[in-house]
Amino acid sequence: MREEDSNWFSRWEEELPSPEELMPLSQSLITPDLALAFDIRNPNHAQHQQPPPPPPSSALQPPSQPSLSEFAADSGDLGSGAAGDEHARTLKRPRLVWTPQLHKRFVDAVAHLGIKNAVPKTIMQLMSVDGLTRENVASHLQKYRLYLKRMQDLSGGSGGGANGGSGGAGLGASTDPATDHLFASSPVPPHFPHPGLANSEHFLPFVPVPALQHHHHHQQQQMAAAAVGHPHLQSQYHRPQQMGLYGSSPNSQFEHPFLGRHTQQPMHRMGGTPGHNQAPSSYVEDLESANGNGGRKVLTLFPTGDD
DNA sequence: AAACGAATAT
DNA sequence: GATATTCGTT
Repeated sequence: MREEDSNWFSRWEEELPSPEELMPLSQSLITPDLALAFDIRNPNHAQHQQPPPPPPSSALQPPSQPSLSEFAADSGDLGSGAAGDEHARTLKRPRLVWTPQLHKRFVDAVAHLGIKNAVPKTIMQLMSVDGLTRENVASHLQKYRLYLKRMQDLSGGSGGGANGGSGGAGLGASTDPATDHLFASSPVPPHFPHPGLANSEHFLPFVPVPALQHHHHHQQQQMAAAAVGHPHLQSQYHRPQQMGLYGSSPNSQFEHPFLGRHTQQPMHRMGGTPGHNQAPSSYVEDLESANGNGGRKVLTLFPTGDD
């Protein structure tokens, strides 16, 4: 029961990248204004995401959440000289780029929450990515649902050989809920705030990539990493609750097809940047290498019929 | 009023 | 095509 909690927590500390790692050479690329801009959130309401101090367990302390601004690929000036500081709240954030890592976070959250609770707000909280907004998640969730739906239709539909081996995305979309092994590779916060529960214990420093890329060519990124990407894990963290027999479990609802692996090609061309990307190297991550070789091909995720 | 979700716009 | 934003509903 609470065992897992301790486990995932422990593991987490391990995989927590050092602040230095999280803060590569990008910070200097961003203007202070920008950073501030990212930090701001809805003027309407404050949904503080800043995780409170961790329990007095030990001297361990998760690094603060890096804001959505690790990588500023921007070349010009976002805030433009005009920036002041007051504009901060009126500034628009750049389009969020859902990197495989970020997406993983997302999928993990959804998988662990179960369809039932997998709503933008909850997901957002679970992900605990500073700067991530509910809208961001909602938008992504919409797409993700379509993706799931599509897959579901294909697998369940009598359409014949739907999937086939489209690339590496060998989906095993089984219509059978029995297959619902809901375990993602990522530990998820144990309990979840039921509406009314004042809680706030979810820390998880993640480093998304703020799309600092504005006008001008944009690279497209495909929704890749999907649900559980591993056939077998050392599932240390097993699902706390096994779907019951009546399905009245709080979470864990059948869902999420299993996707396959995918690769994401490097995006930023850090010209001459020695050092590698931040690589928390947690457990299973299909990261790409920072190398720039064309060895990898991007799998078009959703098999849209044909490739 | 706040949040979800689908539709629509960039 | 990927995200953002709008809009109707709960």
